[in-house]
Amino acid sequence: MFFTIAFSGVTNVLYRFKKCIMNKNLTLKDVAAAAGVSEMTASRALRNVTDVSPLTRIKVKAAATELGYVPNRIAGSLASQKVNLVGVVIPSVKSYVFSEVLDGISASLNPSQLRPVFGLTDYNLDTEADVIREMLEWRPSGLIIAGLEHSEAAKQILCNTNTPVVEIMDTDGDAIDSCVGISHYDAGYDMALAILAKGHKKIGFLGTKMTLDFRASKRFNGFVDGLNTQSIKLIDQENYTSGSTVKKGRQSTEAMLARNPQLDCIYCSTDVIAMGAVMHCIVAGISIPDSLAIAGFNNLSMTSGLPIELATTDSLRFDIGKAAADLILKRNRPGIITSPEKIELKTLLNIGTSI
Amino acid sequence: MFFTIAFSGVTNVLYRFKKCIMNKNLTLKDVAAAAGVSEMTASRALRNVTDVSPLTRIKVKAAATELGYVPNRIAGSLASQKVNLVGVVIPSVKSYVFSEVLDGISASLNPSQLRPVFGLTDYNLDTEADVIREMLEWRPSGLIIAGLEHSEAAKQILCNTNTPVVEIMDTDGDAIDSCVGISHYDAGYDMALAILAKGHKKIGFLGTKMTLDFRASKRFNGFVDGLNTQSIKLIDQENYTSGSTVKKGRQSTEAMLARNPQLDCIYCSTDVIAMGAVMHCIVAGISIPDSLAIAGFNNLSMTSGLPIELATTDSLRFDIGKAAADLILKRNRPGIITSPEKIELKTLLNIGTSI
DNA sequence: CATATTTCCGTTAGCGCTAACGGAAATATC
DNA sequence: GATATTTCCGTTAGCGCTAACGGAAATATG
Repeated sequence: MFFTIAFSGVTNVLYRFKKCIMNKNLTLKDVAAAAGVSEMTASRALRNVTDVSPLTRIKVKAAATELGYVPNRIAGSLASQKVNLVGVVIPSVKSYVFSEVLDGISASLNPSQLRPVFGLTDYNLDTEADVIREMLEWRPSGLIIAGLEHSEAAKQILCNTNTPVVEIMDTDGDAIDSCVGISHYDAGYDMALAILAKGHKKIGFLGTKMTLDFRASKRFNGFVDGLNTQSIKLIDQENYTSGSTVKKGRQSTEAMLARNPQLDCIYCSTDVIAMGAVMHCIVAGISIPDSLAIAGFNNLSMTSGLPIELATTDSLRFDIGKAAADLILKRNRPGIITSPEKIELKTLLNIGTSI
Repeated sequence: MFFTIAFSGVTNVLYRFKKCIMNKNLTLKDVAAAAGVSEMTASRALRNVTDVSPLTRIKVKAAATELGYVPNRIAGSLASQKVNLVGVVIPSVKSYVFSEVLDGISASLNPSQLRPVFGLTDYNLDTEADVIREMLEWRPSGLIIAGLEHSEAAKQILCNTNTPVVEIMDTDGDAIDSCVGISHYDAGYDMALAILAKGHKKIGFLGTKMTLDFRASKRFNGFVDGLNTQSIKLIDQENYTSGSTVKKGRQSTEAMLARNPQLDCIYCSTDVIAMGAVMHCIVAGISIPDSLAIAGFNNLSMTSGLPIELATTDSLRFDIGKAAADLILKRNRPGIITSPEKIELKTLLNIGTSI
């Protein structure tokens, strides 16, 4: 610990040197001793809590910085029975979908004391249950979980916990506690109507294996029902098992057109796939939307820049993240008890120039 | 707690009901009492630790599941002085770059007890210092941080901690502790040579504001030095302050070509921008690589599917994440003391069909 | 000047769990 | 059958911090 003081504020080389010295683990007791006060006073001073004179507070803080004291939140949280973490459980960070959700959550939580902690489920309900269980072991101030579908084990844990739970993305179903999202069924339905309004009739669908992605499945159902209002049936449908990539979209589009040359529109379960469809059209010299109309979902930023403006539904990911985190914050206001809320945001359909 | 038992295993509606009942917070004491053993025996049984008879273990586990007991890791970690978390500090999840790093980290940590926890810095060194500080307050088993450049405050904290630190992505510079990455300077240099080998001479550069992205800056320096081996100078250079998007790449390419119609090659600091450049060429009817060569960096999956195969450098993100996590695991093997390591992975340059 | 109030700080007692030790009972060893 | 060994479990004593209370000193109030 004395080494720490002696070496502070020097060059990289010496910094690195310090790693070799086994530092004594500094505790509040050390800071209190250095400042000549009790542990409790030191604790209050560092947490900016009341009942400390300005002078003592300065002395304690000076001692803490000089020693290089880093408070131990494990101990602090156990003593105060408060954990400033919010667990966020999402399927993946690769789908380009959840980054904006995380942004929204961060935007809401940043000004507060609460901090998000992410867990990935890889679209696997058993993994999800494990992640949820592990997160609850840390007794977080809240839990935000993507989707309404969970394993029985996960549901049981979630229902037994006192931690506020907010399920996000989707409102088509029953929530355990609170819920913020959009209706994916409606999104599919509305897109079907928009496509029909443009006069397309020979329509195909391209998406992931439905069992893996419940929300894509709901969009599909809405889409089919939408087409049905004018007695239009899907001509073709492909559900790939792999992840959604641009390449997959391009290949699948080519294959589908080979099977059904008469197709005049393809609805893709996500913009990433739609992007691949656009790529195929560029390569094959197919004009969009005259020869083939293409529609996607999510309104991903990466599609902005394409030769055409993609028809898509904005899934309001930032707003959903923000609203979910706001609910957690509301629940954590001391003394105030709030009841579960279900917030359904209204999606925006952007016709673009591709249908 | 009795309610919990009575209600377990029923429908959603009743599940939701339970949220309204204020559960007593279950502790190990409750489980021990229910199983008729001491707290210590219950603890051992649940942790699958030795010194428990098979029968007692079953009894304790049964009691725990029946009660719906969720262990309190805060208390457990404090008592055992072990925290099974690894902090991962990255700039952003929006850049499409770090998701594979996270995958690599997960792949390495998943079989172990350790779990990754992510923190975002938004390419801001002050934010980074805050995130690092907050993470260390949880006394994690390791810290993985993107980049070698940090604020003085951050460096000091990192040097004073006993937590193993692995800096990733970049090896061009001094590491605080261990380090896994690639040489971005070399990546830029090698791409310059590859471009020159293809006979391009009128070359432009397109990238983010360098002060925000140190690694892009190193690639740039390497690229300039590489061109210099044949006394070629950059014709044009644009450093935008906004984030890297496809749209930005398309707009900037158009602007750069308007300024310098004689350009025959553009090197982009990331594939996202290169993708925008490709889009502009498609729209403007510019043939790649005959009229304009385009090169990027990272080897992002989203470029696979473009009409041309983009020249790019694979930044080996998965491998970096995996190797970094492996180092943390190695450090955490009890009794074994390892010294800092610097692992420089060799990048793979993919010429593609775009230069 | 006596009393009420405020300011500031320390003491006590945990938070829920586990490391370390010790000891009784069951089993093995000769 | 006496001793050594193993198996299994409980007791004790914290981990590092903070809530809650109490009390002395400083200040305000009549």
